[in-house]
Amino acid sequence: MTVTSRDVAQLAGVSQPTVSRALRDDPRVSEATKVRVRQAAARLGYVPSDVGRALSSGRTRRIGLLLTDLENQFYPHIIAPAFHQLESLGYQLMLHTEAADNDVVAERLISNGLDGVLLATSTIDSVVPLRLRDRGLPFAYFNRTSTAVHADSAVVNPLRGMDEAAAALIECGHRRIAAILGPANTSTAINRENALREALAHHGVSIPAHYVHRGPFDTATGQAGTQRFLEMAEPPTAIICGNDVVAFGALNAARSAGVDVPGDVSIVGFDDLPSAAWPIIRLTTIAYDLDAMVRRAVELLVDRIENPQRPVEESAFESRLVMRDTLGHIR
Amino acid sequence: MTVTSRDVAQLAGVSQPTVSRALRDDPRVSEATKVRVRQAAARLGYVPSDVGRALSSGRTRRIGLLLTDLENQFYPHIIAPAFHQLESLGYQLMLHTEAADNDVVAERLISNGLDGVLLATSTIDSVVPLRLRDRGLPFAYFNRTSTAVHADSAVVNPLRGMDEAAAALIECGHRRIAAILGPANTSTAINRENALREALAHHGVSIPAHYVHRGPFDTATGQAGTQRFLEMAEPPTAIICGNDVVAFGALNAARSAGVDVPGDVSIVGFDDLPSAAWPIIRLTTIAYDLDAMVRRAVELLVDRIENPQRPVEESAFESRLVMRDTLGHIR
DNA sequence: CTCCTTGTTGCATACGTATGTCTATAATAA
DNA sequence: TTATTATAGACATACGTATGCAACAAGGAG
Repeated sequence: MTVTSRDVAQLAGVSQPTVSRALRDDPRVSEATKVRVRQAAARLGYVPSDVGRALSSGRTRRIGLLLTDLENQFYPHIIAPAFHQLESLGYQLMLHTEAADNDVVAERLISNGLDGVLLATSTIDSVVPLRLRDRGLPFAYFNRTSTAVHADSAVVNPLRGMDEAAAALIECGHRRIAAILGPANTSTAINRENALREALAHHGVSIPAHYVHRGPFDTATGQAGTQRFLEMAEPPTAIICGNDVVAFGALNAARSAGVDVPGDVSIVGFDDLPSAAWPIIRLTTIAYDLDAMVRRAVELLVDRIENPQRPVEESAFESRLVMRDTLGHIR
Repeated sequence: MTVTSRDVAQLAGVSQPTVSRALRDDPRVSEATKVRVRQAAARLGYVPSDVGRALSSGRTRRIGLLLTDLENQFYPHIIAPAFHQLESLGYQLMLHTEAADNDVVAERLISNGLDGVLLATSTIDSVVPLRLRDRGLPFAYFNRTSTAVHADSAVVNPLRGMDEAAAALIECGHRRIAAILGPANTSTAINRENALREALAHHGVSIPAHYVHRGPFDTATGQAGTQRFLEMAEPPTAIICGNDVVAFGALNAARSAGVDVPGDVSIVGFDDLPSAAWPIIRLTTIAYDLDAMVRRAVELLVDRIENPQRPVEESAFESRLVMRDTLGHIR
């Protein structure tokens, strides 16, 4: 059923290695032979086998993207640019998700024969980076990092965005400010929390413990946190969310509670997903160049694969506040 | 650097084939040997190579999912359940996107050594199904079908949903009804259009040509179509959208134009994505069990791989109207 | 005591491609 | 003419695993 390079070789009257070389346009094969081989290949409908190639060359030209929750609205915005950037570099993308057992995940990544891995959801205590390093399997951090292993990374620097957000909140008269943050074992959540607290501190404002809600970066977290805040005797007048998806949950909770945004409570997101700009949402949020960040992570990873000795490079992307309709003056 | 089954064999004092069998728990290997082999494997940190396995066994245990636009909000809701269902069956998922040249896509699918392919975006005139069939590469249609090749499929039957939607529209006094439909070369768009027209015909209503807008299933299409409709001298009082993502675009356009939904215009979607139920959206839409449909497509495909002779099975999923807040009485 | 089973393992080989080395032929220079 | 080099292709082999088959030992049946 399958046509192999041997079949092509036979039809073209050459050896199998010559077919291999001819079809990859190796200069060692004469033009006349190339033509003959290409014709034979076309006649037989020959399609080279990636598996055979991978085994022989020791490279699959496939890289893995490790995520947690595939349903999350955030991920398509990673997957799409990563896919296209990799495609343009001649690589393919393979999705993987974290499982309860980190070691199982690492084994799967290794057994897959991937040329490299993009870690988009590493917790700071994950063993995956360790396992990959021990195997010599190249990887890069995207969006999050782990302190356990130093490696190439592309992340957001939340400082400026949080500064601008804090200034805008203060300017609008907000003093009772709450935060819905991501999991405490992610660098993303930690960095954003630190940046936020520092920015508010410049204005003499701090976030009390009861105004902090933590949970996964999903809508349910935003919804639960906001609901909790709104039921308080003295609810916050503004809620900063760990990311846009969380903020969408917050908007939902406010709407469900019949609470006006930004009249009764202001809500700020982080990421500036395309849907944040939708006229029916118009979320005030902290933006950065997500596409460029993805492309950078891919670029770093592929370069690392092809050039293992290069020093580690940590790429940070600037953030800024985008004012829309969910942040307003206190009533 | 890489530990192979040979290394394990040497350490355990057995032959390489025995390692292969022992680790896969082959009954032909004695328990004592299995223990020895497993210990040796653990000590060396041996992880079997999928590539070697694939070449030897002729199967990769990977299936491809062919999509068009990875950014589309619709796809995460396909990718996630497909991924998990495949994982539970011991398969891995590989994303692929359509390209300008269909033949290139088909070649890529074939060269990848996939065990099967899920076609989620076939146009009715795509050559991909033909190429796959010619190669004997199993595939199944998801959501859309192509008439060119008969194959397993899991699709929505829009009849009931459209009937209920038409009845609700008429009940609410709508007569000037517009439609924003998908690409004319997709079975999905055709089936939904036919179902809609038929349903309306029962009530003596038809959709004039100028009330029809066609385009890809994305928000831009919904936005453009709605904007066009709203600028008309006699705009429609209701707009039926090809799917929810299109409907989101329609909602955006209405909001941008300062037009009230459903006061000035009603909007109906199709798919009932999780976000359609969000309190800040509350889209009236036609629902079906998307998760079950995905799982069914995966199930059919995997079964086809393992049991090639089974007769073709076409699975249709019932649809129904979900009333929320974007369909209301005409003013 | 021989034959046959049963259970366990090793041997040989296949899967499809890539690549280092060697050879034959032709072209060039002396 | 001969020696030298360049060129083009063949040959051999490697990559890591799986699997049909042979081999062998131990034990039971006749």
